Amino acid sequence: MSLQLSVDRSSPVPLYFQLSQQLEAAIEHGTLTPGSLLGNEIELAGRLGLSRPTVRQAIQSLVDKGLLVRRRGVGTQVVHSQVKRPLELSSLYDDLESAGQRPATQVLVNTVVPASAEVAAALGVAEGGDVHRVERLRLAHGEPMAYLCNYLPPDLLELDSAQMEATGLYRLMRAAGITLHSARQSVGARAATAEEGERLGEPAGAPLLTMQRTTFDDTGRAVEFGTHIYRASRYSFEFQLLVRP
Amino acid sequence: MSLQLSVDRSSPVPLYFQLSQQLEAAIEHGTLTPGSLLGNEIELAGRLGLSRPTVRQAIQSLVDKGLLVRRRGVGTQVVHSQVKRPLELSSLYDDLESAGQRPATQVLVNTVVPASAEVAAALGVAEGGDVHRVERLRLAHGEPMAYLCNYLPPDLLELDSAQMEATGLYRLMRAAGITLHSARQSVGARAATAEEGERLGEPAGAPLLTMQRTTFDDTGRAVEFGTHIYRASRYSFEFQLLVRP
DNA sequence: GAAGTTCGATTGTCCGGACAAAGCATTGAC
DNA sequence: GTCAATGCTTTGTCCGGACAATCGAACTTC
Repeated sequence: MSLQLSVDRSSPVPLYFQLSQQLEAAIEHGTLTPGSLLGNEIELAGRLGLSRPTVRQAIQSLVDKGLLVRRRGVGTQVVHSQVKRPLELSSLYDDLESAGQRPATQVLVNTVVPASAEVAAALGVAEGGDVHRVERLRLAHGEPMAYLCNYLPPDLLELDSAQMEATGLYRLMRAAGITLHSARQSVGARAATAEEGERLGEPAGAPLLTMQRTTFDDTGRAVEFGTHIYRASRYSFEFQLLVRP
Repeated sequence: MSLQLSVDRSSPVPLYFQLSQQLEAAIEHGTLTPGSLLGNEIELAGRLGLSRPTVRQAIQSLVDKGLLVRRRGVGTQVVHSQVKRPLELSSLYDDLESAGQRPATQVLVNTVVPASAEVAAALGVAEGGDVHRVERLRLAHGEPMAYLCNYLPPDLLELDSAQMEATGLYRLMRAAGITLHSARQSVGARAATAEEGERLGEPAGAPLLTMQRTTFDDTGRAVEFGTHIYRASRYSFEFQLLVRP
């Protein structure tokens, strides 16, 4: 095991983070092969000139990510799995872009409306209070993929239609300093109405994939509530669920 | 803040875990109201007769769950959100049961077959090697809800048809000492074929919700691969996605 | 040869302390 | 009145050490 590890104490990056990144890179790169032992924590700490708690913190973050497994009396092993990287909270725009499809967006509606009871409950604002309402059509290769209707609380974000045609909503939020934390989603299916079909280029009665989502930032605030409709013939969700012990 | 906290040092339950459970219960119960400060870690540790690292470990676990937020120079606050509890890896059987529906299962097929290329790739076994194949019909109130087809690696579990009619697959796995860690899912929709419709009590062409899932345990092993078909008129997925920073 | 026992290795838990970094409020200067 | 400097509070990072719990293998015993 000739793994090259080193930390830079003059860097402002925390030591445990430097270490966890190097370990993760080694796993990703194949230098640390699945099933291989990592060497015990004490020795590893001594070799790097770190304390055991620091090494443990680095390892723990990778255990949480599912890249490592610790077993008492045995050691810490690299997981042998096909699991690559746990997906982020998926943005349809980014998904399409990285899949080589050329995503485009038409902003159909971008206005401020009074919150309905459902929207108010989801966003945690007063019923009848102002909320942004955005309706978008998402296209790939010029073909309609999905119809997206979103509500956002006021005073959160400048919603510029031009920006929304150039990128996805999540990226705009992150750029505005909002750190997304989690999303509650409900996914179902139903047959398209005539109106929906026309909008998406499907016949009436065609199967549609529906999603309702409320997204929360790291302070627990709801930052977005949306109802999305996807052409089932063109799209399916891929995501990874983690078990919280 | 008259929060009652105490730890039992004679208990085998780790101290940090005792504390995090009490804090979680207080949040759940409303004793700790959203937005309220938790009191600084040093003082909290002193009051409980614990060290600061132990208190931090307890708090950190709740931060990871999204129940608390820490801010330097400010303190640790209870998140003010409608986020309830992060869902576990959902088991359809348990979901139905806790929703008051009376779930039932018919085991249609329970046999060992050679692994197809797709199954072999998903489970990480040799193509043509033995795998369990289980087909089930899941009912609620006597009505068909879903058709479930699952593949499991050999030597993992005793697959008893009677047990599978009495409970869900995940519960059987956990009972066999398997700790589930994560699942990779793909959810889509399509129109029912005549055969599928008949099996589920829907007309041909009715919208169906489809799911493909590979489940991994904490060692990274794939422990299950399944293709499920749900009646969209009767069921939709609810789940929570977490962002991994 | 099989079963139980002991023992070393390794992670799990916990302690007490130290200094740095960031927020916030107050104070001070202009 | 506005802005910058200062100081206090709190979390973030890191250290070194101690003992317990668990696993696996070697060993002993029957």
